[in-house]
Amino acid sequence: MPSVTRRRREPRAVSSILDELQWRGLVAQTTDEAALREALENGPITAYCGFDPTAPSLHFGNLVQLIVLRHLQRAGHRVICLVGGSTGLIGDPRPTAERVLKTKEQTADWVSRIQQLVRPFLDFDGSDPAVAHPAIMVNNLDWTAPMSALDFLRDVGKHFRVNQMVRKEAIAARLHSDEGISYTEFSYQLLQGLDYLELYRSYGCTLQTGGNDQWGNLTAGSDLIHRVEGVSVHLLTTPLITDSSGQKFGKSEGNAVWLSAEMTSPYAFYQYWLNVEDASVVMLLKVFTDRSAEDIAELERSVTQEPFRRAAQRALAADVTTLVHGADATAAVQAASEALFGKGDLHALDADTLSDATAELPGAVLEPGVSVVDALVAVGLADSRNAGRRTVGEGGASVNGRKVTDADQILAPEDFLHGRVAVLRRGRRNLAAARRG
RNA sequence: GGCGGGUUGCCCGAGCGGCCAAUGGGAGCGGACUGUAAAUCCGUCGCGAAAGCUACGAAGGUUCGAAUCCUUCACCCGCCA
Repeated sequence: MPSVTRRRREPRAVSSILDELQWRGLVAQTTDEAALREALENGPITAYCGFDPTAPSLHFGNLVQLIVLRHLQRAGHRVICLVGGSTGLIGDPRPTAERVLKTKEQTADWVSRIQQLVRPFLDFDGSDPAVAHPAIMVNNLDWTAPMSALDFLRDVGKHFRVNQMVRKEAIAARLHSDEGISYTEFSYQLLQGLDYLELYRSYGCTLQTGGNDQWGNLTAGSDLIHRVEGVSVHLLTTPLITDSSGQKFGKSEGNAVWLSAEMTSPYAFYQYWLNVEDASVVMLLKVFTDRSAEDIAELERSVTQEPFRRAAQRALAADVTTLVHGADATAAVQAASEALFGKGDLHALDADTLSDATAELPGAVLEPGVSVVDALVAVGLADSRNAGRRTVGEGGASVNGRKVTDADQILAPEDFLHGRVAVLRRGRRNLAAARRG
């Protein structure tokens, strides 16, 4: 049996990665922890994490997984990023409801988008001198598509016991709900199990990571490898990241926070992190940034002693935005945020600063003469004219920082600062731009 | 294949011929307080300026009048084959 003592044969490169992950709060569950620790410390292992193409982009939750892979790679291990071209066609059973099948074309498109999105987080070509092993990108469609249904049932299905499958949380929830579950989704865990087996055989992969809600799917793979190959491989899951009231993080304005700039603008992304509650900011710094314990401790002091500065939120927002969108984008959105939320009057901004700042905002092209209500709808700050009127009536709308009191107010030519743009706001922090054509 | 139950607004969930744009809760949104936090309190929450319109799985029908009754269809669940 593996020893529980911490041996550190290669203290610098691959030693205490598990400690690091645990300290950062990135570990919810693992298989035999002592064995995993020993494997990680005894030299490079190969780990994988899968991402199913359920959308054209990855989101907040996937970011946690990318961070884990990143830590593993930088600790000297080899990582495989799997994008689920086949599992995405089937659908991981959600505890609540059956998924609607996506077309093969759409799934293939999303696969390639996601593959591109992942590239910046890991080193795939050995260009980073701090990384010992380049990452590998795989698509499970490559080994499942050629397999016949009969082979699948004989070679994979025979190793799964239905009795055990129905005990898994997501399946059990569905079986006990009015929704039920299709045979298609029921089969999902076999496909995912096959992935791990395939990667074990092809690459010697012995660790799979994922979100804790994936535990059932991950064990499908490790159990299969144990039965077929007689080998015990490892699993590691990350906790669900929740706020102080137990709500999932990663929703902004009711929408998911996406990693692609097209779906969530860098400005909105930065603002999301900047507005994180005090009670969670330290936890988020640990999970999502590379900052040291000392650094984070200092920021934690700042949260309690001078909360109004929001130093921790600023650091978090800057680091994560840089990781996802790059340093240039971060600089731009920081400057925009400063201009739009700083103390100064918007009317006092010079034309260039104003134009740079509002470039980051959602908006629409409008001409003077439209009502404020129509403008709110046009720029996306209100869902309907009723909602826009309501917002004005509630005192929640402003133009260039000045509250609108009359629902019939018109955007005048002078409201377009420097003749170009009017800054509309709904509530405390929702901004958009009305630009002249 | 047979029998029974179900499908209500973002979600849960009442309503079971007019008083229902539809009780209640949650989420969301706005305001106050602050720090572009949290908690709390207040307000709000289909579309339309309004008249009104569109909505209670879908399509028909009965009725002066339907989310509520009838018929058919679709989907879901359970029990029996």
